Amino acid sequence: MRAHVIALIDCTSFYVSCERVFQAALHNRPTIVLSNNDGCIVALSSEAKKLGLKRGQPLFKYQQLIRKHGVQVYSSNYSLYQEMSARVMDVLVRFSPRLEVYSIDEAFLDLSSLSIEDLAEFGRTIKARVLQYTGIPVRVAIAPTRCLAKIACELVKDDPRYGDVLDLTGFTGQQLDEALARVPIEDVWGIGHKYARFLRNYGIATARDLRNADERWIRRHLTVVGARIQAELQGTACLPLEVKRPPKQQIVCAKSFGREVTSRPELEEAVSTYTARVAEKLRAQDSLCGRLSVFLRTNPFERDGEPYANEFTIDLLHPTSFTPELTRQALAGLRAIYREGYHYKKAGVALSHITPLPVVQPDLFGEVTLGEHYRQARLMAIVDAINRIFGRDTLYFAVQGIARDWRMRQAMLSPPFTTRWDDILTI
DNA sequence: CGGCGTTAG
DNA sequence: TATTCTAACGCCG
Repeated sequence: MRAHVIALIDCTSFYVSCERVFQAALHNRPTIVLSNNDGCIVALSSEAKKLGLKRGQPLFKYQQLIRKHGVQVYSSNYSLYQEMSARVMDVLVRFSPRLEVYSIDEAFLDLSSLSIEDLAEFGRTIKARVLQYTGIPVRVAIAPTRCLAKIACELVKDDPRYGDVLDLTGFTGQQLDEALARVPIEDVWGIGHKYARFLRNYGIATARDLRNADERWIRRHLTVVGARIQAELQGTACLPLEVKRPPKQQIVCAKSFGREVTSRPELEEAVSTYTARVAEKLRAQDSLCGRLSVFLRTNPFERDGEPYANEFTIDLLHPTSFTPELTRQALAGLRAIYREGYHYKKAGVALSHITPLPVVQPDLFGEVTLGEHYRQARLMAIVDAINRIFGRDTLYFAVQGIARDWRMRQAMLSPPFTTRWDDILTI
């Protein structure tokens, strides 16, 4: 069997790059994109990194720095990023049908069966084509396993001399050894801050140390996840590509409010809105759910004021994806845990016990007849279609509220460059 | 099977 | 003044 060849394509500062595609003036200027609610920094341009801004940090820490250097600040515009991501993936899949969309800004390409002469040259072609067709800059890292491709990507990030493309497949044992020794243990894929601390205590400080560590010891202390990482670092592929993403087993919508909320009606609006959203996602993957949880909490960072957090889980009598039914259950759950007088900061709804939509299974729905089930499904299909075509919330349920001024802050949103129909109609 | 801990992006 | 969100997986009781 031929050796594996895996390419990792990673979009550079993806959210920032998306904003830049449509606003040439942002190039070369320090630019950042914020999390939901404009709270934390989630993406930074290289210029912003040089100023000392850090991913994950709250914005307020940097107000001075931002003003002083004219840092360009944007709220997250997920519909824009999703659209740009789809365009990037469309370009990539033409290089190989064996594409795994790993995240919004990353993909793995299986090049094993393509017998390419010069992989680095191929990587440069990928980079050039994605840039030409989408305006998004990417890095391309090529290796015999996914984990080694991740290592290559770290090396590329740290050294501009690679020009955003690196192929490890041709490396000698000695070259690979030196490369692995340059990657700190916390930058190894799958090693988070806890494991990194633990491993450093035992003198395992680089990717090379982990590759060479005692295998039984790794298995014992880092579980099979660690054992797989180690095998992949040794060149044995054991994390297969998932070209078809399996349906989600859990679907959650949980958001902080733009301000503190105390009244029950407003919480009901929020919970209804989140329920409509998770139900929509559930239907989009052709599933039903058997369990719903609703939770709420006060601001955990608030020093004064009584903290309160609670959650309520409901096992549904029959699997469903019907928004009105899920909303009824969610509001009943909310009633069970709502307490007067608290300053709520966040609420959420989660669907679980998810099953694929059955083709025919007449007794599945208990009290709800099959005919009633199909009627509900058709109704929701129409609602989904209208919202897909005319934009989110073109059609929504009255319980979700009209004013909804508890919604998250997005004060610095860029215009909808790619989704013209947004926000046109409210019915 | 559910809760918890860890990780990723 | 101000502190993201979503999802998966392994282990353990």
